[in-house]
Amino acid sequence: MKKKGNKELVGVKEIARRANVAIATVDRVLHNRKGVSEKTKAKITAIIEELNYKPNILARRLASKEILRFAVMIPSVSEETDYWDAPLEGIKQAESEIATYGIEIDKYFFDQNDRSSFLKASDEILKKKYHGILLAPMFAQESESFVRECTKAGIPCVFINSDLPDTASLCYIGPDLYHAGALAAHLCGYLIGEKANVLIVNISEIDNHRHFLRKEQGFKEYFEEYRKENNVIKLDIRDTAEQAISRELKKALESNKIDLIFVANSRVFYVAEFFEKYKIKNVKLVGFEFLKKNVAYLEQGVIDFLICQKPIEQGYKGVMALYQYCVHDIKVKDVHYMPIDIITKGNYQFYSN
Amino acid sequence: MKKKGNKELVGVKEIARRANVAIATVDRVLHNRKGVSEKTKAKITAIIEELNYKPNILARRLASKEILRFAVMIPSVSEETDYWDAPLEGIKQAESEIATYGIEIDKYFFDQNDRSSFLKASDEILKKKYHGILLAPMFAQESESFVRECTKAGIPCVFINSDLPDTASLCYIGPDLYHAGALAAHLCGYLIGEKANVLIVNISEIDNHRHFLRKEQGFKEYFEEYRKENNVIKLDIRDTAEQAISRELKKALESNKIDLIFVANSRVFYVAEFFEKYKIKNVKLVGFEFLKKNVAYLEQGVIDFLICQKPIEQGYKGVMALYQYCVHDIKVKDVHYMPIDIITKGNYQFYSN
DNA sequence: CTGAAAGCGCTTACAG
DNA sequence: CTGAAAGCGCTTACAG
Repeated sequence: MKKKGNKELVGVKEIARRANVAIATVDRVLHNRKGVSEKTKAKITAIIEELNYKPNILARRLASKEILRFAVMIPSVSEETDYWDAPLEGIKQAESEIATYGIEIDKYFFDQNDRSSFLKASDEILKKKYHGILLAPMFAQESESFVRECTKAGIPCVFINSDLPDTASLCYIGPDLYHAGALAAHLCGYLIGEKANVLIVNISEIDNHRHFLRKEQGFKEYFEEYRKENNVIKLDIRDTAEQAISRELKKALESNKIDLIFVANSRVFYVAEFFEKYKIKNVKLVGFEFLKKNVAYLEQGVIDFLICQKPIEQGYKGVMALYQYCVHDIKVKDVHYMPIDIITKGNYQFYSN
Repeated sequence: MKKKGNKELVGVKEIARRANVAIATVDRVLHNRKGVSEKTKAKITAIIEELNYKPNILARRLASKEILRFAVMIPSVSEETDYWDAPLEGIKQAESEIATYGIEIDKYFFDQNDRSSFLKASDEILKKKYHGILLAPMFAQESESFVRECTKAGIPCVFINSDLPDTASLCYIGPDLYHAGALAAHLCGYLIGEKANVLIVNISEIDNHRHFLRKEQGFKEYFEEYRKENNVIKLDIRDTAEQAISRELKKALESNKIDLIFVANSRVFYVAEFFEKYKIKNVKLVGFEFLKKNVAYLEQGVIDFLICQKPIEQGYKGVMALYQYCVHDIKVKDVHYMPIDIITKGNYQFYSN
């Protein structure tokens, strides 16, 4: 049981002593508050540097009466897909870890098929003056103008799930969409022959969200570069009703000999359901996301590969990035790409992110 | 900028007030220290329960003069393989995060080919009375008796990298070795035909560490169950000198037509070097661990798959488990299996754990 | 067995 | 523009 103590005392007290000022003045300089003459400020700053002073975060948060408030803005979990459960879980995990530091998190949910719900949430958030915002920027234009307002107000924004490259913000935590698509294509190489035909299926109720398109681009360009012999075609289904999906898939499979289907979003289970219903066995299936329904089909061997990018961790790290920035004054790196995880029948039991 | 304050005051002060005792007495009960009469102890305990009191960890660590000391005991990084760099990195990361809580970590390294170095380190650790120990239990017997001593002294032990199932301890964080081997086998299915021959190569200077054997078992049993047609044979190489490895591999490849080689530990790069030197192109290669040398051969297409289980995270989580237990009094779950990650040419750039 | 008081390293009114 | 003092929720000698 060694004791603390023999450490050099480098705290506000020592700084104040050396600068020959009161502790409160040191505090003012430390937090860049006004009401300090340039002269004393310079003197104190010099001493801080010299001593390589690091504030004690424990003491700071314990003494501070201020509550830090973050806002989280992500799609609501729909009946159709529970994908967003995962990031939310990570967010809650982070929340419980940092609650002791006097941090509170408000959650706002929008409908990813409805721009206006996104606008409504972002307006509310702007009114409330948060210390930081975690955001899935599903709608490009709206997100951009929202972040612009935040930046003006000095509020840091973190993106998860998909990026908005040219938008100034604290950081992005999520997939490199292009390479995720390219990896999917690479995996297809293990499943099909040299002359096989590949069908990209996009099931989505509204205009393609650009992040799905980016994955498709990675997928296609991989084939163009490494597997020229394969024929890749695309089918758009703008409807998530079972009948419509069945009809479209049937049509596509009848008019082409398809050896593999690739779905760039989480809705690969629709195709698997279709395979099951119509007893289609010899078409390979590759898709995204560790949803219960998807995993069930992976287990049964209907889906061959799922690609997943740690949605829980995205939520967790997103919140922690805000925490690091606001509490510890640590700027995380601009872009944090998640690993591209490959899930098969052989390892899904151990996937947990 | 909302303020704290309107919270119900549930701290030692309030407990002391209600119990009509001094704060110090509440503290004694809270920490199970002796010197409190049964009667007052019962009264205070009841109030603590009633109030659902949770101590403020910030205040506790700030006020406490005691330093918590953890010991870490893992293999040293050898020239031959830098695998253990990764767990160490995770350990250091955790260390820097929790340093502010007054926690210090001492690191002990042993030679994984030398039992006596393991014993030496464990003896030193026992003498020093740590608050917690993180351990790679490479040597089964020695580890068991070491943990027995720790348990006697009330010191929690966390295992990483490989487990010792029947040894009482705080928890295990690492791979499910059997299923890691089985996944390797599953991946081989994508690479070889139905009648192909598979060679398991074990390169190791000393008796097989049991955790490599466990992986091999998973690998073999997968083939026995799902790919009966394939012939699986095994080659032991008890030497890490290049010449010896070349000689043995050559012999094996000459006397059998081998389509795929599987290496259950991190030394798959030796086989890749051999392939490169002798221009062997049509033998597939599957192995473990994200070492620089392995990744280089993955990039070149010499190695087809690497399996990896987040060594950095194992180190990080191992330390954090001790921290959670010793500081927050949170018991983590007994066994925390890591995901089994599949690394290919298509996703290695994004692997970071 | 029990209590009063100082202190951990900060922040925060308040006074000047 | 600056300072003295109280307080955040605990722990720790010390005294009785």
